Amino acid sequence: MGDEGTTTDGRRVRGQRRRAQIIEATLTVVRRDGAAGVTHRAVAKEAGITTSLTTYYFATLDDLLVAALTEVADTYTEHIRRIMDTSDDPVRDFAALVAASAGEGRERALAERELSTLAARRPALRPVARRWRERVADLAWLRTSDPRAVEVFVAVSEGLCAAILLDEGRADPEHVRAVLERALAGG
Amino acid sequence: MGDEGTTTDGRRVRGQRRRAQIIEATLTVVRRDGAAGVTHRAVAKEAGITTSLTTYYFATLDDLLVAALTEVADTYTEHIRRIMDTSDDPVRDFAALVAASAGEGRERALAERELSTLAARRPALRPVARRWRERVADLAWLRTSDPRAVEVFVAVSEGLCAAILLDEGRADPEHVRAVLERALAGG
DNA sequence: AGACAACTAGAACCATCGTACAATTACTTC
DNA sequence: GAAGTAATTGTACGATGGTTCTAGTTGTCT
Repeated sequence: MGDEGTTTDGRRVRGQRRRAQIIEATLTVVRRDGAAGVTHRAVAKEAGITTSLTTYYFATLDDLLVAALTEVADTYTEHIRRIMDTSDDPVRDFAALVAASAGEGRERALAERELSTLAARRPALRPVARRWRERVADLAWLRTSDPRAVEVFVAVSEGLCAAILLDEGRADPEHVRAVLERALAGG
Repeated sequence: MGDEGTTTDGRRVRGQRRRAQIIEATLTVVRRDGAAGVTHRAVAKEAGITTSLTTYYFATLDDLLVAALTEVADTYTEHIRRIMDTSDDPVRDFAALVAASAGEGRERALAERELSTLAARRPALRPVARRWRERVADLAWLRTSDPRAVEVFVAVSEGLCAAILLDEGRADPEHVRAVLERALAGG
């Protein structure tokens, strides 16, 4: 609800910018304090604006979280699309992306997981999360035409990410890649 | 902190019972409203006791959540141990357990996922969550001696569970089993 | 029976949060 | 430059929640 952005005249441009800024601040908060830390006030403070502005652009906190997950999913999708378009070894690059969840990408991966968990309880978010996994599947289709292998690949990538988040950091890209390759191979 | 229970005399028995009762109520709340819905008051109301009691047994909300996740993990572990001890086809029975996340076991699986996500941010919980996955690995070791196959199996089981939670219900035990079997086979 | 610790109840304090609202400013359009 | 709409601010209300405190009860040991 409360969606503008269809008009292309100057009026709404500023608004869209603010909107993006607020979402960005929300993601920062999620990365730092988790989804539970997302409050109008925390987000507003992070963005350097007043509390009323966040409620102006997102009537309810839920709207804000939905927008945040959507943004995260879009970013991820874009990332994968780029890998698919430019890489000569997509699985290797994807493995690097997954493995990054241990280091510099940890907070991002944590945010992704928290928001994705949130999606399980909010029907409105499920299509977003599903599209997310479909992109990973697209990547697998490059290497196999066996639907079951694709399914294993997607599941493994999700499971690996979870494992990395819980195993405090040890994640060798080469190792991740090997596991992913094995998932693709299969009997 | 605040851990008793080492003494075996009568004094603490009542206390341990209360403790278990509070944890049980906490899990009910988590299943119903998610981890975010866990408050001293909500838990107390669920258990039919006063708010001060929950703080008496669990000084902070965090302690309560930690105890709840530990309990969930223990239950899961026990479940798997029983499958390993008694089943003639552990993978089939495990698949049934995973597939149940779609139907009657959905709330339970949701609670597990939320608490496990919580673990990623709480170092104190990581060993618990890790033991959890080790039990699944134990199950895989029954069927293969290839460490990589075991790793794929564990990751797949986690990913499948996530997929089931997001794909609103469609989860055929036979299908889950087939995917798990494929993960074990591998090239 | 008395002492002492475990346990339970009820209320209250203080902080935070979601949300609403009126007032003010910035921008666009005519 | 006047009018009108979008954007922004400051403030406040009502509700909820974590935590603490005090007082009272129960059970156990000597």
